[in-house]
Amino acid sequence: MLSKKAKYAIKALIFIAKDADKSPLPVSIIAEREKIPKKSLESILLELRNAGYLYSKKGISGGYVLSKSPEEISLVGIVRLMDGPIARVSCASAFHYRSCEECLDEAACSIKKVYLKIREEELKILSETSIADMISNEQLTSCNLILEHA
Amino acid sequence: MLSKKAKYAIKALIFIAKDADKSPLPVSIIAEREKIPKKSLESILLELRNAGYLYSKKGISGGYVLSKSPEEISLVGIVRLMDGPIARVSCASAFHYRSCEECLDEAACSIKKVYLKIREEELKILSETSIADMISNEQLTSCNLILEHA
DNA sequence: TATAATTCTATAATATCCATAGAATTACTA
DNA sequence: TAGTAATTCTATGGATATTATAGAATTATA
Repeated sequence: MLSKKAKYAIKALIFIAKDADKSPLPVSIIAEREKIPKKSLESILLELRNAGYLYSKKGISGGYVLSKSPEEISLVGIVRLMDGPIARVSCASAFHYRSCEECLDEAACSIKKVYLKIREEELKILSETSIADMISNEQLTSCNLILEHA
Repeated sequence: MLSKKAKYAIKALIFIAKDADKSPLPVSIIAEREKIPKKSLESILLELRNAGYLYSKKGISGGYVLSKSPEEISLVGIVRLMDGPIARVSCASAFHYRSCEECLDEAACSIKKVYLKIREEELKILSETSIADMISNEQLTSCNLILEHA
């Protein structure tokens, strides 16, 4: 399952990206508006900052700002950072390869082969989707809803 | 991650399917040969039996036999039974749909949209792969290995 | 009737996830 | 320069899920 941590991270990045003026957004505002527990969000934004997604400013009128453009931030990096490898079995992971502890014959393992395919598909979708895509996708939906009611 | 439970279930079904004579296979044999903790395997085979994948025979010379042909058993059912829904977010699940507790606006949620696509791809692969496919895939590999060394 | 298997319930051990607490640090501003 | 409001950092509690284990009850065959 996609963890809450990852969902919170994605939501926070979208929220920050949508913020019109580029003044830093304090954790408290994001937490309140997105209904995310403040302390949890704090540690998530810290991780995102350390990974280079955000720039943070301390003190009064401090907060977080994107350090890349929304087009440059793809989901795959966020999900990897928050939830670890994309692959569902460790032997199918490119960056965190580890042979499965219960595996008897990895070369012949058909589970590995199936999950390599699955990983590939998921990777493709996650790398092709940026925060900017997510935002336009949201707006597309509200647009459709307005049209439906028109 | 794919749980050990699911891996054990797949391995056990492959093992039973590969067994030439159709006399029941006792848990102890499968556990020993596949290096699966016997008691864990016991509960897994029980679940598979209750779900209709296996027929069990009690008493001496008892054990488990497939109740369908390997061609008819697709991975998707096994994985669902062992690990729950295929979808990585509950709102993207067809059989176990539940709106995510932290969701503020599901209609506009772009996370849901991305993970609907991912679910679809994974579902496709898992439903198209049968236990019979897994077995021929294994044999294909050992064949390749032999050819490589020839 | 003894044996060897499944069936069932309970529980221990471990790991992961999520949320919270609180103190230290930083930087703006009045 | 003192006060304030924010980030930073470390530690921990609690819930849940996963995996493995234990042991007694049941069943069917030889």
